[in-house]
Amino acid sequence: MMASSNPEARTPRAREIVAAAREILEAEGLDALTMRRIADRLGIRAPSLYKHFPDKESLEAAIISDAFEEQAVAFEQAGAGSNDPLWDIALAYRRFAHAHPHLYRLMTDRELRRDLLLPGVEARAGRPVYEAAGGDVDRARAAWAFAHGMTMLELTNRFPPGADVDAAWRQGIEAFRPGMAGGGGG
Amino acid sequence: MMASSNPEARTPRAREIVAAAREILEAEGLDALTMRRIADRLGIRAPSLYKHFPDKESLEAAIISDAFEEQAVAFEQAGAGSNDPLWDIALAYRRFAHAHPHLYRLMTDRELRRDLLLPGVEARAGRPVYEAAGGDVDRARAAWAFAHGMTMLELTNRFPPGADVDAAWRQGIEAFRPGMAGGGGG
DNA sequence: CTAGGATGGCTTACACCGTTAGCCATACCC
DNA sequence: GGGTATGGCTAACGGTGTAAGCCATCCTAG
Repeated sequence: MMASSNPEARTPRAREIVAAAREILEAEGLDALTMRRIADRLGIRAPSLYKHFPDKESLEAAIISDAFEEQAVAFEQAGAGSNDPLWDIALAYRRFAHAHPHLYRLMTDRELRRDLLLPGVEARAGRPVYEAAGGDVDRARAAWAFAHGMTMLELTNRFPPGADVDAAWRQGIEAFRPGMAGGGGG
Repeated sequence: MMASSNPEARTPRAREIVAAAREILEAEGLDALTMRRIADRLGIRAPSLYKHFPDKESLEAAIISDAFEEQAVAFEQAGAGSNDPLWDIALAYRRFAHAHPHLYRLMTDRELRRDLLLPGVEARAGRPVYEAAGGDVDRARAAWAFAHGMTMLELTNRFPPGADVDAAWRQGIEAFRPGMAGGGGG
């Protein structure tokens, strides 16, 4: 059936493959995510996977698509009914990345193949951020970039050993609060 | 001689190898940066490279070390004598990444092997940012994270087609100006 | 009830990857 | 002149994603 990006439309077997792949990814990282290892976990041989996904990239895209949905849910929950949505969504963003570091890397490392994703899933994960930024797209994008940068620097171990990463997060979130700093500039 | 991280201490041949590797990287991207391709460009065979570098990671580290130095120079020049150092360094940061997108990816994708770098080179590239942030480490780190996040989102094509990326940069830089937004937070 | 097509396995194989082992020519130095 | 580094080489290993082609099972249509 050549599993689609829509998880509802996936063959049961395709679902099992995605699950196996994700388990390997989360437990052992990107390097361990090979077609042979995935097949092993299911008791089959690597070439058989190609009966379900056209290539590795599509399989990864299925994982990524699911992850975007999970992010969307987490951000929506974090923002709903919060009296400090920017803060709570940022916290949820950070938490997601730390709970699934390898998954986060998979989602953000490469160029995004939107054509392989469930349509709209990327936008859905972004909307809460947009709203928390007071409806200002540019501010929302800047805040998003801050959160992403912060996360990547954490995950790639870029801060010096004693660095107060929490304080940097606080600074950034404060800086992007609606009502601060206008548009201007050079 | 097993080329060191210090470019001064590199064998002439090691310098040629680093140069060849960097040319391939910048011209064709990370996937093209293979030991066989590097060797090809020098008219030798891949295993011969191991007479000069213990492994591929060390060769990459040499490229990364050089890149940090170039960044440091660029940031120092951008900050020196500027009456808006934060802005000018951010601009230099963005320019460097856009001038060398594959190099930038190589520098930031993986965990940093500091032990393979020329000592101090990383700190040197960071200092101008720290100073431009008014000497506040947390603010400097937040601003750095913003710049890095912004850059990665640009390079991985994450913004929607019509997005005003310049405006997002402006917003972020404004947000991190010294004298705005205090430490506080939850 | 049987023919046919889809489904989902399999083996074999290819080109590429980083890397090791071991051989050998040149060049320099005591 | 002998010994030692230097810097090439070939052959090979185990890993990668993936293509080609074979075959058993099963569902469905006639």
